[in-house]
Amino acid sequence: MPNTTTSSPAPATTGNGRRTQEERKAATRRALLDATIETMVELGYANTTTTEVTKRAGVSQGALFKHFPTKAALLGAAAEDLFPRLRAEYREAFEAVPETGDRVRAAVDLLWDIFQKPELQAAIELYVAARTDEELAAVLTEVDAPHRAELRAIAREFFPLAAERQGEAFDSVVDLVIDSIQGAALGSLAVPDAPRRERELTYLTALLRLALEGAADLTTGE
Amino acid sequence: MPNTTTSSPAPATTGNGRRTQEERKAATRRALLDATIETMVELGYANTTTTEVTKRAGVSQGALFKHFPTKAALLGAAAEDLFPRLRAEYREAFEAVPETGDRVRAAVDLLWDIFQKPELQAAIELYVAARTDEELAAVLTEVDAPHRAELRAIAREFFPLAAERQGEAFDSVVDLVIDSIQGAALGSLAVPDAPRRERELTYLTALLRLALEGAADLTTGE
DNA sequence: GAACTTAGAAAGTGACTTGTCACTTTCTAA
DNA sequence: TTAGAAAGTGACAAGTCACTTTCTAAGTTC
Repeated sequence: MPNTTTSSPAPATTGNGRRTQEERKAATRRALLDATIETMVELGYANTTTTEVTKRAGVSQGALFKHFPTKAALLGAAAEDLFPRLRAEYREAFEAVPETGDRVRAAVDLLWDIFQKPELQAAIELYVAARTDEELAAVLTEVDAPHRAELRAIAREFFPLAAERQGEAFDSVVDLVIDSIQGAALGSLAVPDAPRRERELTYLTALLRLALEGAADLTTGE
Repeated sequence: MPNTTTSSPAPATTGNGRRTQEERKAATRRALLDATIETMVELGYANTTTTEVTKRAGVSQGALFKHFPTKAALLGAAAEDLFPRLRAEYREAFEAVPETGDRVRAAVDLLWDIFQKPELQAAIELYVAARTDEELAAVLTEVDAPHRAELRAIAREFFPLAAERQGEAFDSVVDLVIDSIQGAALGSLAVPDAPRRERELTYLTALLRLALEGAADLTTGE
């Protein structure tokens, strides 16, 4: 398979076997973050230990704590690293949707598929864990705002007409749709029920269509 | 030898200080389950240890493992115990809503309040943890079906007209609304954003009103 | 009230947990 | 070339984990 991705080569090594300190540092950090997310995905938050992460990263215990003073710092950094990467994927996926056809349904389905990704389920675990972990909550609070903003921006680009027509209300509808799918995804983590989800997505699509095409004064007049 | 008078050798049950084995057993079991839920609420799933549970229950480690062969069994039993109790609370809350006024908005608000309860947030942690814990997932699968069924039943009683008019479609709308609120609640665990939630609930109310009062053929005709 | 059963307490067990520390390797700058 | 800084190693400390074993006390049965 030809690898035609746009990721620049970014020479990890400078020709010969030598690497600058900066390169060595960055490589180890990257390995640790990737291993952290991988572990979270495979074993879940509760079973993510520093030892396991170092094993997967192929790095010593000492190296981990040289880069991150505590386990919480590692998890926070992993979250900070994960979210922008997810956003890039979202954007790509939405831009790949054809101009023609049922764009509302396509958007809902795409969003659902996104929430089925293991990395996103790992992100959900982080959110849940943050309830009882202040340090993690602080990081997520920082990370969440730009994330939400970009999701809204993607939605506006995807539905430019409705976005313009509805103004700020559009954002709230987007938020609501995202949260709906998030909630459904959460439910299906433990108890997958494909037919039920399918029905839910159908109704969500129908309601979203009403919200987008229909009354801009959805909430006025009581 | 001081204290000989006050610290009597515990007169071995004055009269009906006696409890049957069944009573003793049930009391310990109850204490363990309550302590488990309490710990989950306060410390989160990841920090819920058998040691902490026994401490809170005022019981020995041995006692815990006499009642529950593994930690997972304890957590499963806690979930099994929690869900019916939650349901009873739901029913009570919905029945307390006055007949007059905006019942749609009342239902949405009530559901939101319910999802703010610590016990429910503990339940969310269980669902998330179940992704990487088969034993827990099995218990939740069993527990989830009757739970969902009763939620739908409560909704049908709350909106009898719409329920009758829409038939099976009603259930899907209910599922969707519950999942929406669940998703919003999940998001606000780590990042509370009251104004955003308020807006979301407003739109959810508006859409739900459309779904309930409006077209029964919401999903037909594409 | 002796024999028996069951519930629970007390005190382990070994396998992990996060985080540290003395030390080595690798790179940088003079 | 070489001193020193930065990055990485891996054994280890100190404590916690889920779970067991051993024993005692409480309740039941005859």
